[in-house]
Order: sequence, then structure tokens, then C-alpha cells
Amino acid sequence: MHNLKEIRKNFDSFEKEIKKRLIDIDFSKLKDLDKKNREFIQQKESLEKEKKDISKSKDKTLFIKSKQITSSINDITEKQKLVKLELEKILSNMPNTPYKDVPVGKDENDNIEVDKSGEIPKFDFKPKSHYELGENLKMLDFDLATKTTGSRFVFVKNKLALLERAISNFMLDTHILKNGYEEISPPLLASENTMFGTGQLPKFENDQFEVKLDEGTDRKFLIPTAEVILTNIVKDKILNQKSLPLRFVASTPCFRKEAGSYGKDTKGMIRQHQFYKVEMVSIVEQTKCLDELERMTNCATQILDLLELPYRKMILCTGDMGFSAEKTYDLEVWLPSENKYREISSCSSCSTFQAVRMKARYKDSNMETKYVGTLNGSGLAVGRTLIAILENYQQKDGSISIPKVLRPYMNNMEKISIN
RNA sequence: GGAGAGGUGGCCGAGUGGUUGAAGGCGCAUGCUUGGAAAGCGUGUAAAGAGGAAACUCUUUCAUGGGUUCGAAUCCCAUUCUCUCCGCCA
Repeated sequence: MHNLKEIRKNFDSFEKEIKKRLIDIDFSKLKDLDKKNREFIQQKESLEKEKKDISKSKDKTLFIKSKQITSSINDITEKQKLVKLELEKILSNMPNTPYKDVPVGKDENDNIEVDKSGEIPKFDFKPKSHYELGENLKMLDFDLATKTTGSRFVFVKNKLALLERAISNFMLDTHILKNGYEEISPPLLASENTMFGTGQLPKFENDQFEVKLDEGTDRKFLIPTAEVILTNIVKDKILNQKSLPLRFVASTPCFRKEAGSYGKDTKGMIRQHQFYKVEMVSIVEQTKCLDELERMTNCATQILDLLELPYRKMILCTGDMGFSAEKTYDLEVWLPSENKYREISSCSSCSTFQAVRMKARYKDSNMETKYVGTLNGSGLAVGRTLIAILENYQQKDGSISIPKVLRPYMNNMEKISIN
């Protein structure tokens, strides 16, 4: 969420920045509401001062007047509240402003490739899709999931289940032991307020699974990504500068409704309602966001390098970035069956956007209170990594050779085949 | 599900109607001291909002929302969250 105080300083340039996202926002309304809001506040405060003085004086002859003042204060407060509410509604639905070097564009077609790595595998046969491979091995079962649950779920069985677990553990170990992240095993449910903090609510409620607990309690949601719960670790906190940066990593299931993606990626496990993801989150001083973004992205590419999967690194254009992000790199892995790159990781700096929503701050060296910067990135999406390994490491006989770095996590198994 | 207790500053913790934004402690910052550190002593240390170029000034805030009162952290009501005991249970 944007700090109104900052916006006000240079309203026009803010408007220009946010319009790069190619969305429609009524700025004159925002400006107008802000002005009204401040006028009411000033009226209210001068009356409050008057009232306070009377109360302090303990002069009985003025008590009647004080009572009258109370009634006018209530009046103005009422009006101010309405204006404030509307202001907040507009603000909480307004996305982050893009960082200055982010390319302006409409959708994923305007994203720009900044790096490419790894050899695209050559096959002397027609490479199969991950779901063909998995079903032939009898280790991916979509029909069974349909029976027990519904569409967009899958049973991963046998050696592929082990592979999935190995991928997750390998990624966690790498980030914990080599990259300095602290391992967390968090709750998978988040409160409404927590969801607001990272920007999933109020605008994207349709994408979230809501869970019914006891009647009359707070609303709870299944996390769509561990980013939500990890970032909110610092909600309502004022941290000591010395404790920064904080770096957390977790491997969790993620739950998404995927509303509005009907008919997209219906085959296979590219787009599921539930999937595992290893997520990195950093909490940093606000000036260090962009450095940390590079660092975090490198932590993610490191995994792809170690798995020897071919990928490219994209910088997302203004129109394709997530709501809370100021700058995002997507990593896309090569999928032979589709003959193209598909997203496997997304690393974003959210500047102070989420921190303002969460009220997450730190004291800097001048003892001033500042908002922290927050970053999140997948390192990597486990389900899609499984897909990428299946497809890139497939053999002519339908077996899958196992990437070297994963073998220690799989009893030194070298390949997965049907028997 | 039954019974009870409680939400106060970065943290712990006093405080039951009138300079209480809030004692005390911890932490943090800073000065003295030291070869350097520790200890010790002194000083300072909330956030949000509004006004102002700034120094600074004003307002609000003791879970949240209402109420009583000239005046509420303190009294009343509602909501919410946390904890303890019992029951049930992985």
C-alpha cells in the first residue's frame, strides 16, 4: 500500500509511475478525497484542542460549552470517517509502482529476456510430456485425484513421490546451508489480516481458498504461497536495524483456485489447485531491496544450474508484474514436450509496499522508524521442477534418469523406471 | 464443548476518574570512565496523523468498536484475540 504522505509530495509523478501499469485509476477522486480528509482532520483537531483546554481548566461555567463541542466533533468525525474509508478502499486496491528500469508493457509478450543458460536437450525420439511419462510409469494418477477430489489435483506415487520429496529437500538444504536462509515450517492457514498484509486481499479474494473454522471467528485462508505467512512474520514489528536482513525459507503446499484460468493447462500438473513450493523471503532495509533481489534470483538460478536444467531469466514488464511487486524476475525452464520455456520461479522485490500494509518497520542508525523492504521468490516451484526433470531427463524407453545432485536424496538411485 | 484469567510503549511490567504518553526494569542510543572492552555513573529513547521550508507545534492512540462523564488506560456494554484448567483428540 502506498503511503499517502509520500504520494502527496509529488502527486503527478506518482500518477505517471502507476499508470505505467496500464490500469485505470481515478486520480482526481483520490486527490479530492485526500484534501477533504485533511480539512476534516484540521477542523476536528482545533475543536479537540478547545475541549481539552476546558477540561484542564476545570472551570464549571465552561462545561456546557464543552458538551456542545463534543457534538460538533462527533459530527465532523462521522464525515471524516466516511472519507477516510473511501480513501483506504482506493489505496488498498492500488498496485505497487514499478521500479524505474522495469520495461513498460501490456502482458507476458512484453517481458524481456535478460539471460539464458543450459543446453536444450536433443532427443533422437519424440519427447513425451510429463503426464504421459508419469502415467506410463504409473506414478502420476490424475484420474484417481479426480475421483477422490476433483480436477486440477494429482496423486504422485512411488518413486516420483520420492523424487518430489528429494527435490524439496535438496532445495531447502541448498538455501539453508549455502545461502543463509533460516528454515521455517509455518502454518498453512493465514488470517484475513495476514492475507491483506502481502496484498492477496482485498483485491484477489477470488483466487483464495477460504476455510471455515468455528463460527464467529476470524476468516482463515489456505496460503496460496508461503510468501504470505513468511513475510508476515514481521507484521506489526519494529525491528532493530542490526537484525536485518532476515531470510526465511520454507517448503509448503500452496493452494490456489486458479479462477479465470479455465481451459488453460488443463492437462498434466502444470497448473494445480495444490502444489509444493520452496519459497524464499527476505526482510531488508528499504535501500537494499534491489541488491537483495539480484541475490535472491541468483539463489534460484543456482538450483536450476545444479539440476542442470536449461532456463532463461526474464524481467517482467509493468503490465505482467504482480500486485505488490516493484520489480520481478521470472525464471523459465525448458519443457521439451511444449518446445518452450515455462515459468518455474518468480522473484520479486516489493519495496515497502507490503511493509506499509503490515506495519513492519525498523529503527535506522538515526533512531528513525522506517518501513522495511520485503522480497519473495520461489526457489523453486517443486511440482514444476518435477515436470522439468521428467521431460528433460527422459530416456527413449520411458525411464527417467535422476539428476546427480538428487541421487543422495534418493538412496543413490540413478534412474526411475517402471519396475 | 464446560469453567476461569487476561490483552498497557521495541520487550517485561506498574497503574481503578483529572498535567498518565503513561512509574520501574530490560533493551537501544549517547556522554564520562578505559590502552581497549566489560562493569559503573549520567543523559536520552513510542507510534500514527495534521500544520510548517525548518526548528517545532497540535491532535490521537493503553486489543477493537460503542456508551457514561466537563474529563476514561481506569466505570458500563458488545466484539475479538491470547492463556490456564477440565473434556475430546492427532
